[in-house]
Amino acid sequence: MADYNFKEIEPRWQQFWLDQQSFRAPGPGDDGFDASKPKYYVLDMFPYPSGAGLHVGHPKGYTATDITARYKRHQGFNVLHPMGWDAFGLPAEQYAIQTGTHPAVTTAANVDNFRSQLQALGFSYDWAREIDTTSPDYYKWTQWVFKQLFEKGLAYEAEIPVWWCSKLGTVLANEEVVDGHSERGGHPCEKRPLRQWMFKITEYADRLLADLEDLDWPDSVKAMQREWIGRSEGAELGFVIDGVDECITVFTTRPDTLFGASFCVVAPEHPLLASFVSDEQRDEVAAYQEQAKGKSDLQRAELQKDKSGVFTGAYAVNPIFKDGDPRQLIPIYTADYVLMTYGTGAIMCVPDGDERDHQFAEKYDLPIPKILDDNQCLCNSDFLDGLTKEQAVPKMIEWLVANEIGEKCINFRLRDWLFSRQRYWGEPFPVLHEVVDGKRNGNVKLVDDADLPVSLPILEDFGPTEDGAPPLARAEEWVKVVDSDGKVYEREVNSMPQWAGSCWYFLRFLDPHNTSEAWSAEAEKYWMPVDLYVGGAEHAVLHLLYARFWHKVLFDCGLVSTSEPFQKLVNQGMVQSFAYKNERGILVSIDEVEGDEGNYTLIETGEKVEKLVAKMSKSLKNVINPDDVCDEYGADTLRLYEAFMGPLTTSAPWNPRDLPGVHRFLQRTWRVFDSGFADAACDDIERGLHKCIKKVGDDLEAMGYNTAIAAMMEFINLATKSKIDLTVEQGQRFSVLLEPFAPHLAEELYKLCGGSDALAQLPWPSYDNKMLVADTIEIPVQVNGKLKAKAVIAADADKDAQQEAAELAIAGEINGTVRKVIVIPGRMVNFVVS
RNA sequence: GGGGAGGUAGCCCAAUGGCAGAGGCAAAGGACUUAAAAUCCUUCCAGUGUGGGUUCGAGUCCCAUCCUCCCUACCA
Repeated sequence: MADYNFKEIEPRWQQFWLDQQSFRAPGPGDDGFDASKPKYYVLDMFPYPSGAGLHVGHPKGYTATDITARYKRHQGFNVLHPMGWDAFGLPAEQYAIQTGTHPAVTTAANVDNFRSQLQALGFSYDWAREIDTTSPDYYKWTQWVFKQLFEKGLAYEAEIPVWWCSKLGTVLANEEVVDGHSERGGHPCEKRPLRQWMFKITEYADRLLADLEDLDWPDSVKAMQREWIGRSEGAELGFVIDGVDECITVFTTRPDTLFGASFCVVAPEHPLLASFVSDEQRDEVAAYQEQAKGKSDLQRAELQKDKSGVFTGAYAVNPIFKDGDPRQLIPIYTADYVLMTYGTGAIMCVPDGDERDHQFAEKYDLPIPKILDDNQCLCNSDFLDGLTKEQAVPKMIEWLVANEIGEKCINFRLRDWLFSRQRYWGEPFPVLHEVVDGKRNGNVKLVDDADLPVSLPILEDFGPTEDGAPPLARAEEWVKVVDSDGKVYEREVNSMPQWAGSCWYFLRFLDPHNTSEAWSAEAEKYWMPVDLYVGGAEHAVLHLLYARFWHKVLFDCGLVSTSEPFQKLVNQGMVQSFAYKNERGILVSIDEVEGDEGNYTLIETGEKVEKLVAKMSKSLKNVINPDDVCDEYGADTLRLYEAFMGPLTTSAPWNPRDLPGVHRFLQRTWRVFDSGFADAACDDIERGLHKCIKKVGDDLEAMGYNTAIAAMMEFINLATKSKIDLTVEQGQRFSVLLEPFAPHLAEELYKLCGGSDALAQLPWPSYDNKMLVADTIEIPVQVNGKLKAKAVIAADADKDAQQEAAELAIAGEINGTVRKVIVIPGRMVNFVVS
């Protein structure tokens, strides 16, 4: 009898897997590739290798994909299960600025730490395919992909007002600014006009929206992407400004309400505003514009209950009314509830139809003409009277087109993607600006493929420059390029945002050592699309939308064979932690609290605190370190616990009290094998094993990891209670079932019961349906749906025999006439009595 | 305001429309032990947030309602 010694077992098998390359996934063209096997590509969202190391949230998703990867190998798939590092990014750069250490140095150290942490958890990655987005071998191809997008005409430079964060010394994408503050760090941001690289993602808006339909993705993520793309159908129409030779164009989803349009509002930033504002109102409007400029979008939103605005002194002509009609001239206001960044930055206001317009009209005492009746049908609207919205909109559009006033229009909330950053630690652009007489002349040239990668120059000073120019501008020798024909160029000194590397990494995994192409067409055709992609919901929009966009472009270029990269997506739930809240509602650090069973107090003061669930955070000292868990219980226990916490998609707090439970299961399993083996199989155990094989297989298909583990626990409980040991052969079959979940122990057990093959490649055991049911079963007998008795029947009894047995069991309980008998074979019998 | 996911035992979590319980935690009792730990055995505990409906039969389907969590928001 020996103990379950995970500390000895786990490192030994980890080394074995590395030495044997047990999880190498040969692809087309590689030695050992078997083209006859089906493929399965299971991918994790690769991590940013932070200095803090792995968090227990990471292994939740990684364990799930690893279980599935290992299961698919047993089913005979060629499984591609790779891991890499999304290693460009701000934290490494900021650390570099603070310490003077080059980001490449800290990144390499962090990567080493992450890799060894992941290997200590026994994940079955093909480490030969490891990639690092900051390696020149990798970003060479990121630059190459950029060139493909550029050559498709999808990249352009623009001088646009962008979010500028002076603290970070960089511009940020709209998506990276929340409530006027940087998403990372929470620093205040302001709008500044700067020359930037943009991608025309809006050209793909329709397809990005439509193709969501066929994806096996969570509804919540699809909904978020739909909202982000924000397609809305309506019309654009022109309003001529009275007495001025200008026309403002408005976008509306309700052109049918034009009869009720009693004023117009333009955004304070509207370019035409200055041309039509009256002299009397000029100062007031200018003051309002100045005030609006200083407001963040958050501040604008905060004021939503109290709208503000200023009359411009100008009037627009409502085109639906004839000359002389008193309703024809409508005042134009400027107000910050209209955003320049959406639609045309100008709206027609229909206070009877739109709540916001109504508020504004009431505040500024503007007319509110009634155009909708109690049934929300149009009234006072001439040729639209009595029509519903659905009927009236096309009719009005028809009228607008016929009178050359406007046309049908589809608007998207999606904006073009701001793709440049003023940072050091990112991919350089493969772009040269032509310089004549010391000045850029506006001509842009791409770097030849043969000259890729454009390597990141080594700098001493990574911080932003005084004048806001990117840090790369300091590398003067690097910036200046003289062509063979004598032309002088300056390199682009902006760098790409962190999204770049993650937009196509799943393609590089297919063929990571290819030095002549980003990936081979053969490998792409075989492995793509990703069959299962698991990651956090925080990437529901940005990463997943950007990656889909690049992929569609590559598809249009004929470089990939699928129009979508990720067929099935699953969001793992968050691993939270317990926290404590004092009476003033403030969260307190976990080490200041004592007590249990619902009574918790502060150690120092005795003040009562309330237990709740919150995100893990350093300040609450409730962060769980996977290394500590591994040290105390082992990697198999950690894996099993993460998979057993509940469904993968559910968030749940880390509960240290539950860890011993799964650890005990592994110990019990060990003892079942360690107690020796029987010569002949026990029938009960054999039946239990068949049941277990079926349940674990079915659950794995549905990613029901927690219930699969429960089934294995059930079997081990059965085997523990049995006086008869497993046979060697039963032990081998169970080892295969356990291998995806607790691979180290499974390898050890397989060896204990005499296994000599490569466990990871063994076929998944089969089960016999006949072994799943006992000879006789007990079924409920109901009267009017209420349980009255039980009957014992043969498992294969036919309907009549089952009813007969039920009648016997219920004899005397039935008072009344039997109207109907419901017999569900093998399930139950119900007598309907009146 | 809009969208998404949920409410089952003291806790986490199961249950193709068919006996509410698979599994784990916690609790209680017992066996083993000089004792403790570990281990093993046994036991306790809910009628599924609420109100209707469909059905022979509803945790499961439909409608309404309450609560929780997440996302999003002057998007015209």
